[in-house]
Amino acid sequence: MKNTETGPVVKGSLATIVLKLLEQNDRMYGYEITKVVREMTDNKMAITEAALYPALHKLLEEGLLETTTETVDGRRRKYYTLSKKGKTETADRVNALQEALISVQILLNTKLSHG
Amino acid sequence: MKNTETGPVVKGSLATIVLKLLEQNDRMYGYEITKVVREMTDNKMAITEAALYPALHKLLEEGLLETTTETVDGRRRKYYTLSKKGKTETADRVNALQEALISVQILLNTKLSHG
DNA sequence: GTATATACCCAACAAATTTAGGTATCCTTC
DNA sequence: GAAGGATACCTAAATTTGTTGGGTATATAC
Repeated sequence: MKNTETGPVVKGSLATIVLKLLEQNDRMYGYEITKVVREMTDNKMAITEAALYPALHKLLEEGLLETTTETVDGRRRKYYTLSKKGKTETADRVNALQEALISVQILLNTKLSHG
Repeated sequence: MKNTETGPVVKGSLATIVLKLLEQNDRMYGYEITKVVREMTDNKMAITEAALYPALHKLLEEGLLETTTETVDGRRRKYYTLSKKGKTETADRVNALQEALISVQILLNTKLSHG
């Protein structure tokens, strides 16, 4: 994860964010993820492809994701979906990250409201 | 930063948190910082000394902190305070981190519309 | 025919943190 | 007075994670 203006911040949350996006969208491919993240955060945050693809491969290796490849408009797309194991892992990791974010907010003496 | 139960999360925020604590407490020493963080987060997050001391030394090198050493009860304490430069930097870094946290929150909470 | 967007990827490097120690003092308990 | 815990500083090696800086290929618009 990279703040497009101020450089790298909040590392270690990329994999969890990817899992969460896949939980909500069921089926996504890498390039799509990078676009969605930029759109959702109003271009404030970006997942670079060089960070994303190795992360996806690692999640695949860990058995949290499954893939199917398709060709659309002559271009190859590798779709990712959550495996059964991936679904439970996602819940755990999202909870852990949210708790961590709350702790950081406490330390910064900040209120952040969303959702 | 380390979540004491679920492992490492939210990396890259340690230095900013230290700066913020020094902004609010004016004068702190390393060991004290590790205790305060555990207390403030109800033992959910911990800054390990092995992460903290190098981080403090780096902030010192960058000119954001100043030190004074004291001996209390026969033990040496190295107190840190924000330099002038450190005060402005703190404001900037805290803002950047808060924006990043908001982005992460959005990514963890928001649902996408299909289009 | 050049630029931009789409779509995948890797290797070399850097940064931040963990793991796993070390040193020393003070205080309490056996 | 030995042992263990808390206080208080620290470092080195390894790992994780992500950046920088590329590469390949197809499609579309100008």
